[in-house]
Amino acid sequence: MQVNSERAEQFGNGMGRGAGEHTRRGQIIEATIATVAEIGYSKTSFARIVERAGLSSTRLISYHFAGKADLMQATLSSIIDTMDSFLGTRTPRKACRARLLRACIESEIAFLGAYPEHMRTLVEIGTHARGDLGAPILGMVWHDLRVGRLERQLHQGQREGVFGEFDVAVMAMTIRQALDGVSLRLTENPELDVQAYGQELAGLFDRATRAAPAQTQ
Amino acid sequence: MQVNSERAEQFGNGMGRGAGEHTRRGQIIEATIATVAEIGYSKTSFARIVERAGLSSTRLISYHFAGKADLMQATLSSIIDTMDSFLGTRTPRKACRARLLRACIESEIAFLGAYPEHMRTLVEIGTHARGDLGAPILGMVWHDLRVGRLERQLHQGQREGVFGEFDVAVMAMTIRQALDGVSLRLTENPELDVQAYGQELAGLFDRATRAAPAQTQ
Amino acid sequence: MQVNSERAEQFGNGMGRGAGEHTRRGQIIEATIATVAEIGYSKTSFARIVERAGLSSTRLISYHFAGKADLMQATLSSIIDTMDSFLGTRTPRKACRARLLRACIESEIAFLGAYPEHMRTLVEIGTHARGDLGAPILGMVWHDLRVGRLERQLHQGQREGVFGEFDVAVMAMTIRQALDGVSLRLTENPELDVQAYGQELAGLFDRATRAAPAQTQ
Amino acid sequence: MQVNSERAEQFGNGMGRGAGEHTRRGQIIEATIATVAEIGYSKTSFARIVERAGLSSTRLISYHFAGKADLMQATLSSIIDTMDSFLGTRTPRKACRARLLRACIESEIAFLGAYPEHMRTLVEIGTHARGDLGAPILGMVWHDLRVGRLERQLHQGQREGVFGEFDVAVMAMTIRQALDGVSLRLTENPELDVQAYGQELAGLFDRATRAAPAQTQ
DNA sequence: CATGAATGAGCCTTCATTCAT
DNA sequence: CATGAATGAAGGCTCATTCAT
Repeated sequence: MQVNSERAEQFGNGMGRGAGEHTRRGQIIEATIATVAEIGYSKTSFARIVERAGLSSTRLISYHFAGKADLMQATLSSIIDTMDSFLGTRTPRKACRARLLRACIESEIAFLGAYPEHMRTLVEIGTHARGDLGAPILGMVWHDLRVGRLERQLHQGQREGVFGEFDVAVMAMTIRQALDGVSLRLTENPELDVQAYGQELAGLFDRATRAAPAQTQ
Repeated sequence: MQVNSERAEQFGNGMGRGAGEHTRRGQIIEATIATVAEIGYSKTSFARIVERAGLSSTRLISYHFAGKADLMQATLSSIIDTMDSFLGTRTPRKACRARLLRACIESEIAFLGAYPEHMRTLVEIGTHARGDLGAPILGMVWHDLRVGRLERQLHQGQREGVFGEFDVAVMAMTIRQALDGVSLRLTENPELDVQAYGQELAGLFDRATRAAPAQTQ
Repeated sequence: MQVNSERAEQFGNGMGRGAGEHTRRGQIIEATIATVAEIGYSKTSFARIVERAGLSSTRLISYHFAGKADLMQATLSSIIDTMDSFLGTRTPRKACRARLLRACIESEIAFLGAYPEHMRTLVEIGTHARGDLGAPILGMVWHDLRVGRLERQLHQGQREGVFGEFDVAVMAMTIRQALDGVSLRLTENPELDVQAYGQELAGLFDRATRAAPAQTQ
Repeated sequence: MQVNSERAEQFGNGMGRGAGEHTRRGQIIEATIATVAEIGYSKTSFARIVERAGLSSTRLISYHFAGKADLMQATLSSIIDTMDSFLGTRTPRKACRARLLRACIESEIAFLGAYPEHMRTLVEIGTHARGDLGAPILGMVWHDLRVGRLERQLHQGQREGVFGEFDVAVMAMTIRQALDGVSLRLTENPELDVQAYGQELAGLFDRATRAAPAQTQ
């Protein structure tokens, strides 16, 4: 094989393919997710990944991936695939807009509960590798991937009048950061009740987005 | 000299001493802040710092600091000192509690505007070096340093009835993350109007903390 | 197949077979010539050759050739075949000896003009791979292949009295190096007028080989 | 120290400093010369050099030199320094121009006899590293360094009428290649009588540069 | 005739640190 | 207070080659 990247873009995404299957690639990606989640991006080396995956040598990684950047890209793609198919199942049938934000937050929290390592790794890679990898993942830009959806949703809600006045970009970023914060908290304390945390967050942003009758300024 | 962390803990804080003075230590710490802010924690090495500071060899760093961890600790301390003295000037004279949150957010945003590198480095080190450094900084725990104050303030406000019902820990973490998010945004776009961003955030959390009359659930 | 050098020695030469045919072997050899000509012997790897030839994996090379040495041997053979058949066409019908040297130089220059890559690769491989490959190519020794003919021709000329007194080995080596020098120059400057260069060289060695009436010493 | 290059340019040339002194740098450069001369540029690695020099680890090289390219540059510079000072001693006191070419050839041959490894390494590095290192060595361009002097000398001779008509560039390149050829020959056969070879070459180019009365064409 | 998968050895480089003065 | 010199460990990557189908 000797390298991939093209191959990854050709078949790797859009469908479920990625880390899930029992390919070598998949095995390596899974080990990468676990490793990054545990020791962080910068301490993650081929050697550490190989250890965890029980492979013979680091050469196996550079055989299947064009390099570290390529491995991380593929890992990112795999995580996003997993996340998309997870969220796809739970997306509510066009509920009233007002509840959509709550649903959005809660489903992402649910993903976090189900795949805490994926979430942590997603943030780790995204945080560190930007600039090296450049922004584009799957043709989408990192920032757009993370806050773009939220922004569009909020904007739509404002136009429909279910939300009050606020800066969409700021609100979206704040939600994004809040969600990432849960991942951080969960790492510190694996016993954390993410369910409850999610509902609390939902309430918080429910109030923050609602049109306030009066405002102390 | 063969200084190390002891010395840092002995004299380094409480007073203004740190990066500010024209000591070698201060010079190194300043270069560290600038370097971490620019290229991130994990790419920051003694070599890079030495380059920026125009020092002769990395030996100078290991002479003044016990090691990388010690350097980062000292840098963190220096940043926090700077931050404390900056915020100390702007802390309002016991205004009514309701406005305190807004003041708190806006003053931190003001610091971010004045010292964007410090803020970015603070987050970078805190994010990456935990575990290596362990939590304690200046005898205080990292988490407590960053969200503890907020928690206490929110709790007090709730008891005084100026805030509604919400989970203090969640709210504090959300505010913390929102604030860090500004730093991230500012890094991506140095033209960002942090002032406006701060006011938007203040409004957002004003609404989120207020006692809501009814709630769509 | 598991072909190797035996096969190459069996069929590879004497007949036109080599890189010219539309075999896999030929395709690989052509790519090798182009690659070596462009990036030099030492930077040429199976990977680079495969890239240029558009093959699926390096396995194809090690399938058709016993190893790197074998590939280079075969490439050398192919180049020499091409060269021989090219020169065969242009060799003058036993002209007077005096003009033979000039003809020899000019025809080799003509080959260089027609196949610059072949020439460059010939020199590259010959220069770098000696020792690895050992001297023998096609049963002939590298040195003999390159300067032997010249030596024999010069020697013959001396016996016939058309040349003056000089050390045949030195003169032959000098001509050889001069010819290789054209290849070098051509690489640096593809616009070079090799025709003119060749005539200049012919004149130069005409004078150098002629019996000098008097000599300033 | 941690890197050099600047340092090398500052002190390294112009004076005798280089490989000669008993510095670590000098020791490494000497080992590099010997290694390249023996196994060729492309097989020369830090490991091989370290072996020969009896150093503790390859780290010593990357401590004293910025990288492989830098090491090779410094080695080149050192060789050229040695060569310059050697030739400086033997350059004749403005003899008649006609003998200058002979003197030039013979003195370079003498250098080759005295420092065969230096010569071989000079050519090896020059041949392989061009493009990587770029042309400039000591502010001079590789090509100019090697054939420029010859060209200027030949040109001057022509103007003074001691030489006949010929293309200066072609003649200079041919001499250069002839000289390099001696190095090649010497490598193959260390017993070679370079003195005699040199005189033969001198005679050869004496005839080639002299104004020929008539020319068989 | 061809291919995918795997592999051990080697490369140069960077890292934080220690030994002496 | 400072510096030059040295160093072992580890990093990512490329190389030619072999195994099995």
